[in-house]
Amino acid sequence: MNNQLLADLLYPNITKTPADYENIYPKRALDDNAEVMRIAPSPTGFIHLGNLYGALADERIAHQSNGVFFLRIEDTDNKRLVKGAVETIISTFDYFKIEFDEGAEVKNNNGNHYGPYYQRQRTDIYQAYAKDLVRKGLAYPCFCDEEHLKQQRTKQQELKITTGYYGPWAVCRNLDFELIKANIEANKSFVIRLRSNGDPKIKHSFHDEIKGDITVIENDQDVILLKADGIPTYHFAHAVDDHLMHTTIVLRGEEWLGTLPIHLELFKALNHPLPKFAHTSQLMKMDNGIKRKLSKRKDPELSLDYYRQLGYHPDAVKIYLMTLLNWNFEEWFLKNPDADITAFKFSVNKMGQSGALFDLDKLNNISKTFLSKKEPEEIMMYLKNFVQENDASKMDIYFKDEAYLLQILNLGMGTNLKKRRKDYIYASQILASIAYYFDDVYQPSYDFIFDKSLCIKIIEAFIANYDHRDDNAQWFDKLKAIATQFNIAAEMNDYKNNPDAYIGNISELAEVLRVATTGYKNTPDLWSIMQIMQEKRVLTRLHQALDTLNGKM
RNA sequence: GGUCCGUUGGUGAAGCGGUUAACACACCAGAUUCUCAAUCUGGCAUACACGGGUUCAAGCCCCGUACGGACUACCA
Repeated sequence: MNNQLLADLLYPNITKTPADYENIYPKRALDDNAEVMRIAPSPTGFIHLGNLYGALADERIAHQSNGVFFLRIEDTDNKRLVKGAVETIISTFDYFKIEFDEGAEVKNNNGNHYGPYYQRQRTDIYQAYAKDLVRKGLAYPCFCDEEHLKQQRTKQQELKITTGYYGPWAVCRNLDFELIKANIEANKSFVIRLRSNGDPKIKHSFHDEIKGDITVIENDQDVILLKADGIPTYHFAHAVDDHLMHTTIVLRGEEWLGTLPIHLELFKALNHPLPKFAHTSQLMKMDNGIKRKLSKRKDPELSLDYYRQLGYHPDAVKIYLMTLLNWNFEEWFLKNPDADITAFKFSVNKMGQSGALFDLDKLNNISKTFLSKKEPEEIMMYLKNFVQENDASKMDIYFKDEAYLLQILNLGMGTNLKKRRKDYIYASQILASIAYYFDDVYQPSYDFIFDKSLCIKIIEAFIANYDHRDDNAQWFDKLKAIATQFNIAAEMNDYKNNPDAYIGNISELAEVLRVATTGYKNTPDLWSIMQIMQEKRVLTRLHQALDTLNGKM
């Protein structure tokens, strides 16, 4: 069989050769230890935590080595293409401030020299490589239709042998040239398959940057390189693109470990030097005591939109992801609480080998600490962006008086305290926690500790004695006086020593006033809240509570 | 079914042959002359999946078992 003839028959219009492409995409001018990383999502419309997890690792490794980080869109499966998915990908990475040096839709002053970065636009390139493989006898056209393949698979399953297209099952492996020619002329649809010469009984040791030394068997599957529509499969596109784009470390999910033998054989067949491989562990979650992979359908927290909608700060999410990504990050961050995460020396070999369990509590804790370090002005801007993006109609409620908001945030964050408070987790939670300051969104649900009549008496006594000019001490003295009046312990120690002598304690009395003013049992310092609210609003609130207690509302 | 990967406390996770197995989160208790989800102090846990083996010595090496996961598509 004349392979050159076959190659020309299959792809008469492809004139460029791999050598041409080698010239078009020369080796990158980078330092020796610079790493070229890439993230290659397929535009299915769903971008998840795992994508960010990988992207963050890619970005750190590339940039801390003065390398390159690029975005490639793997749109080879036209059945799964979703409109607008690419925009979602870009905007999500943008929100989390993951910066690409080049790639799809990336603005780059130096030019995107290794594009196009959409695989559909690279069809000629793949076909040129496939043609070359055919010419070398390393690939061949296959005319088996899906029905035949399906039957074959069923048969293999019945025989309990490995399924697939290999060895004696690869019926198109040695077709007669004349037959192929006739088929082509009859417009029969075909795919291009690799002519594998591996033996799965042979095992090799392979070094994965994350997993360490692993065992891989040789591939013997005549995998499809180009599908009937001329578009490559993931495997072939990967072996061509990551070579031409000069990726130095292929970092991807561990679900690719199983197909690594195919990729290894492909790189060899194409005569492409092997990049390093790093297979990341899966993000897991605890579900009814079982550790399982996060699933798109069951776990809303897998979607990055979830964090965006609640208003988690992108940097906080990234810090959390870093703790999952590199086990020594957390300790470093504890020692360098104010350093930018880019100052951390990221290492691939310090990535976890087993599935990291996603822990929302920990994310929240990290988020609290992170936000507590911000200045109230920054928090305000952050809230502003959030409200603008998610609930623009409320802009006026929260931001019409920024000085007022700033006072609220100062108190809420405890900026005047020796140690700041860590109550704020994400934007929507902050807004909910300060809603009581704003009449338009204030919706109290009172839950008083004392019975109705006592609460009324306490609130009335407080109003009767209220003087907005009182300082904290004077204010508190008045509370004590009211307490004494109703046989409530004014001193906590007295109460503790003899609880039966009183009907309650000063803390409980304060709670009544706190609930009456804010609708909450837990708030920052009450006196300060009243100072911020101003006299008129305080009295309005107290009367509102009285009305409710008296059944007038 | 086959191939590969994994298994340290409630959770993340260090330790990679040699004292009481770090650290963090969560949790619990006490403290805090107003609460608290904040802060301080203290504590907690039947943690090295199981069974063999190698060794003076094993979470760490070897073998097997169990369990979990991934792959096994003209999907990525």
